[in-house]
Amino acid sequence: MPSPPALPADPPPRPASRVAVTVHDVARATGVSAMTVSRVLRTPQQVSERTRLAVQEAVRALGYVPNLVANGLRSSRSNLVSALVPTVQGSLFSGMVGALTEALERRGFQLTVGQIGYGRSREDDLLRAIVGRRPDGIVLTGILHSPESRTMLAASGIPVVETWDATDDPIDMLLRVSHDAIGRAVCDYLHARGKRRLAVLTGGDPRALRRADGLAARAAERGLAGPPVHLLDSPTTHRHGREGLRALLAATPGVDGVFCSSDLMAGGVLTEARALGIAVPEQLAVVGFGDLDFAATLLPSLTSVHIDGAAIGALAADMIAARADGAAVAERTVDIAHRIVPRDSA
Amino acid sequence: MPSPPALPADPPPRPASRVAVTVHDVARATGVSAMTVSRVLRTPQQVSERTRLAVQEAVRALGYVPNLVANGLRSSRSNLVSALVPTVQGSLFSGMVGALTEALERRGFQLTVGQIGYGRSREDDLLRAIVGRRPDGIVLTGILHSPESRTMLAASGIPVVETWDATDDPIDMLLRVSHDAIGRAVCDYLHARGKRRLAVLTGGDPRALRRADGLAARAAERGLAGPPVHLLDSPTTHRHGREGLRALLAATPGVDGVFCSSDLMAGGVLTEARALGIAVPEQLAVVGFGDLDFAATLLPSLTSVHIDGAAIGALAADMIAARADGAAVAERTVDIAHRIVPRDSA
DNA sequence: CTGAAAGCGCTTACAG
DNA sequence: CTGAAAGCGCTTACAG
Repeated sequence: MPSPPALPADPPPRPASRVAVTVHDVARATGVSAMTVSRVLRTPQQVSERTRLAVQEAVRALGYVPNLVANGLRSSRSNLVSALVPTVQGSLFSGMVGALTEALERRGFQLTVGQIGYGRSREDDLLRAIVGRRPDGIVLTGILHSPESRTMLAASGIPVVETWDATDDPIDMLLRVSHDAIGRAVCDYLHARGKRRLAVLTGGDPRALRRADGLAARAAERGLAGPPVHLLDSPTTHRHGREGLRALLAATPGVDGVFCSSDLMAGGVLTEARALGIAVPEQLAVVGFGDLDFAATLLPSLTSVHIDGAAIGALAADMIAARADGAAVAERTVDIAHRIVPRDSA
Repeated sequence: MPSPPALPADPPPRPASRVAVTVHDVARATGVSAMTVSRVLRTPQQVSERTRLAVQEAVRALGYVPNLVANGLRSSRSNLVSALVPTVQGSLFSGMVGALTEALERRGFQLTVGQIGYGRSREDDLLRAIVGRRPDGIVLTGILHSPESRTMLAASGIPVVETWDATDDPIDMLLRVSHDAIGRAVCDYLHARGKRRLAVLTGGDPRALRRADGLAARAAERGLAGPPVHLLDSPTTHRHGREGLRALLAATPGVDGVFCSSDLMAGGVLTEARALGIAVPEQLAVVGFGDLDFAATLLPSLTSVHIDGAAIGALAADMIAARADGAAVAERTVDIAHRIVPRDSA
């Protein structure tokens, strides 16, 4: 089946990587000083039209692209913001990343996205590499684990926004999501629909575990049996949902409501329920997390917990931009609401 | 339903962002020169143990994090690689990004991921921002449209790897994927299974359209009716699949095989077929693209086109690392194979 | 409106 | 094994 066309003849060798063009090259070509070139690029209204046009022409002719590294070193603003997410896979955070990218771009910042993974091993190294580039802001997804990382960030003086989690001791700014409250709300939601034998299928990331704990705590308050919690690897997939449901029912027959730590996994649970001939939601209610795009169009459609990632991204951009402009941020902790979107699966 | 706990009292104000610690601060604290501090950090074996320990202690005590911006300006290596993808959403490229991240990290490079969007408007600006930071390499997903961008990249002297597409005129290095060949292969695959009335549901990105063209060209060679091509927005979702199938069947009843431009959309087609009582694959064969994780566990499982994104990422990292070390890359164009993974849906 | 000088924080290249 | 000087490519701050 793999039949890519034959390799074409290699193109002619590429010219040896020439030394990049600098302000001085442009200045020399135009007969002005480097400063004037810099002004044409940054504050063109301060330069006479004649000079401006000549410089612009030389910039074009030489293909000059200003070195932002040098710029960032001299002026102490990098126009760079770094975001750290557990993983770009799974798209739970893509709404946030998209909104952040757009809001920052409008303000002249560039966003770089780093993947921190669900383990903690790379955290310190990655953070050192990021802090070393002196970004104008750092957006973290979740709370950092290592004290070293927290100290390094605090000492760097770089504005930091922690998101998607709750903590009593934020490094700097916080967009607060209470996973405990979400777990409790899901318990109440399922209880209100007559479900009494709840269970949790969850990946191992700390936020998902906190949701599981919240649900369990609330179940205990309501006098329900301690819900079984099935732990799976992160990031969770459709396969986890299928296998997880089978394992769950084998271990605990009679479960009538399950809270999944991702929509993808919840989709797998729906598929497995269909394969096993289990009626959803009558015999088994299913709740997902993330309210991703496909939740609404699955069959049955998936009840899921929605968190406004786009709002998180936009708020984080506001906070960082304000700080970069030297302004204070009045509300350094902002609560982000969640809501359960009721659909056919629960 | 939205009931986040009450706001906690704001934490004590953060210390005014102190000026960052530099080599000179460490040098002063230790009573050595800045050069010696630099050596302790980069080539510790060149420094006496006594000095080394003292400097390391000061580094720790002061929380010194070397400024990589200054480093990158002086030494002409940034240890930074930039990748551009249409979008991180949809996870088609997450295998590539993951492998790229890992392979580069092992070699001491940091990866930044930029989203170029499926439109072309941001391309030039984004590329200028990237080239301006003088990365040691740039990985592009797909072929750039604008001549300005291509000229700027070529003039920059930065190693460039174009991926996920085919072109006769690569900017520099190329990991070649032939979407035309994929479209043709899918046509042959469906034809071999007795399907004669084919159709395409596709997003508008250029590579997906090239696959549609390839399928159409092959269908014409085989004397099949010109397959209807239904065009949808990119990135395509589960919803697109459901709505697209309905529209397709309304416009062209009797279609017996459909090639979708993404697995997510193909999943939607499977769902809609179930809702409409259409037997898959007997009445309608469905082929996806990407062979994402969930393709194997859908019900019926999804036949899909697999491209080894992890191999693309690893190869791109090899090529860029070689160039950064001043080595030549012998094979500047490498073909990336595709294969159709046969499952129950077709 | 324009420019000469200095410096951002490092490391290269040289000298000892 | 260690350091003084110079410079990477810009822009700030000053002067005219």
